Amino acid sequence: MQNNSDHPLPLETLTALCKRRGFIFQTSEIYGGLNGFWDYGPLGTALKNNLRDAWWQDLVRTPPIGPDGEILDIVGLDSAIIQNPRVWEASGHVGGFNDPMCDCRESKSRYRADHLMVYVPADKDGTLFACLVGDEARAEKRIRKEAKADPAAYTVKPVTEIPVADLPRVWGPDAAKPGTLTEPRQFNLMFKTYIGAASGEDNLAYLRPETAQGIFTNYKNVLDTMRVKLPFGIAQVGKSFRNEVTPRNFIFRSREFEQMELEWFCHPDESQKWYDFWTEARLKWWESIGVSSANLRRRDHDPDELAHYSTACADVEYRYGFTAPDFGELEGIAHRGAFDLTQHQEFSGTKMEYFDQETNTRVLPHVIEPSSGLTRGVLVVLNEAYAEEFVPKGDQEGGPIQAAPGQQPPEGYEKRVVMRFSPRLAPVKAAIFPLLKNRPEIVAKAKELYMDLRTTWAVDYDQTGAIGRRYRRQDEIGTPFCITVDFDSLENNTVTIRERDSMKQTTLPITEVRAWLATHGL
RNA sequence: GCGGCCAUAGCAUAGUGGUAAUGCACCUGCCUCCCACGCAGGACACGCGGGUUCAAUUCCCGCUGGCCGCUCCA
Repeated sequence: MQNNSDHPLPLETLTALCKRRGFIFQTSEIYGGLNGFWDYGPLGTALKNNLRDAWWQDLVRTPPIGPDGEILDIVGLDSAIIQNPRVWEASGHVGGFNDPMCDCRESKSRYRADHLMVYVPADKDGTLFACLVGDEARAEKRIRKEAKADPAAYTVKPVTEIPVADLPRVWGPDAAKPGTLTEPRQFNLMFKTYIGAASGEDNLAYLRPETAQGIFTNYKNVLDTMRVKLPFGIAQVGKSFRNEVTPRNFIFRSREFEQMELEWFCHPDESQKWYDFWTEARLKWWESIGVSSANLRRRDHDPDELAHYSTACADVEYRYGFTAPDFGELEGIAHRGAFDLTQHQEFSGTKMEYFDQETNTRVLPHVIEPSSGLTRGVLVVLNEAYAEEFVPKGDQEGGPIQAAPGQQPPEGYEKRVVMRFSPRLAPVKAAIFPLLKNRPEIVAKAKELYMDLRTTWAVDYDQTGAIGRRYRRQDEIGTPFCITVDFDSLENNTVTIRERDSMKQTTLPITEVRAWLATHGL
């Protein structure tokens, strides 16, 4: 593959193609856009839907066989984006993740306000000295040196209790002079909204920051209605919203994104087994849809980077063009233990225990959560598919030669841009061309084939321009097959199928086109 | 949220204090028996708002958006 550590694909190349060919646009572009939000065009929508459907097919309808050869039971769900705000109190999203932060204009450091203590002098005009919790010695040393005063004469308060008017007199921990700290700011990562016509704290609600909680809150409903037995899974695909501080890197970190999440409920004694199983299975799945293993890896989280809810977590990482030679997150497989069910049991008062009728025991299931970004997946699939090649010009013999992005072709060759989507994910599965548009019989026959194939597959019809130009257009949107109706079609009822990657052509009877496509991944 | 750089057609670029050019792509017609490069024609742009000026796409300020670095990323 060319999208490797030696030749990472520049993001601008990909975003330009996405815009040029109708995959992804900046949202509300005619109004100047909006940072962190993206719109999916006709082809991007098709690609995203195909990826979503592949996930659903492979996880809900035909999940992998379990570690002991058993058939897994996974059901689907689609919960509301706006839920009772208590859900987010229970999940920990309201309380724990909106720490006020303070910036230092001079040192460019950022501090959690609750970690920043301030020494306040008795003197109303004196300098206030700030320090990090645990680093008081440094502040006291500075007080003796700069203010020539006894630190014991100062009162110590968190920065959040310092009046804004006094901030100019506060000397930051890493600054060379006072007055460089900004006012503590809330970084609330959940979008707020208000239910009903009147807005006020009483009807405050949040846009969900993850789809997972909708699964936990419906866990009892599923248990009571679906005759599922432990272990089992609930899967959901949907939009989530996070007010990211810095949306960056195209659709990689956006404020509105789409998740594909599975919550796997299992007996606590078996949770490690299932954690290992799902971590393996998910890595394999990304390979199965055409992501090269060289650009994928598993990374286990260090204990100190684990989120509040998880006891273990592994990421499936991909080598994006903008992270290369490093990797970035694509999917996280978290061992959430009993955290969520415990929280919701406590906050809602609803019993979340599972009653095992075979052993007559009650248990609070543990949860393994493979959570992947659908929109990140789209970025991975785009990045992985993009290729530039050198193709011999004119009548010269030879197939395409792999090239690096941006490289100029040698004499006698021209550049070809091709998106090598797997047929399963390709937005357009096949394009049907009449060889010439000024021959009504050929055009009629091509249209007839198009009308037939479109009842089964997403296919294009194109009669504009030279045939070579039409091939290249389809190459750039990743259509795996082009089917051309020519003069032989009129004589022998045959067509020519041209394959995107090899550019090779096969002639076969029209009656066999469907079977041919079916054996080539469609 | 901070700092630096940047913003011209669908994409990539050029250029100017007196409203703009090129390549590719796109549309129409003709030509054409399989890989973008046959002919003729055509449509499409100076991110938004203020200021300076007789006149601003150009200079200044603000905003929005983009890239890079820092920060953040439950």
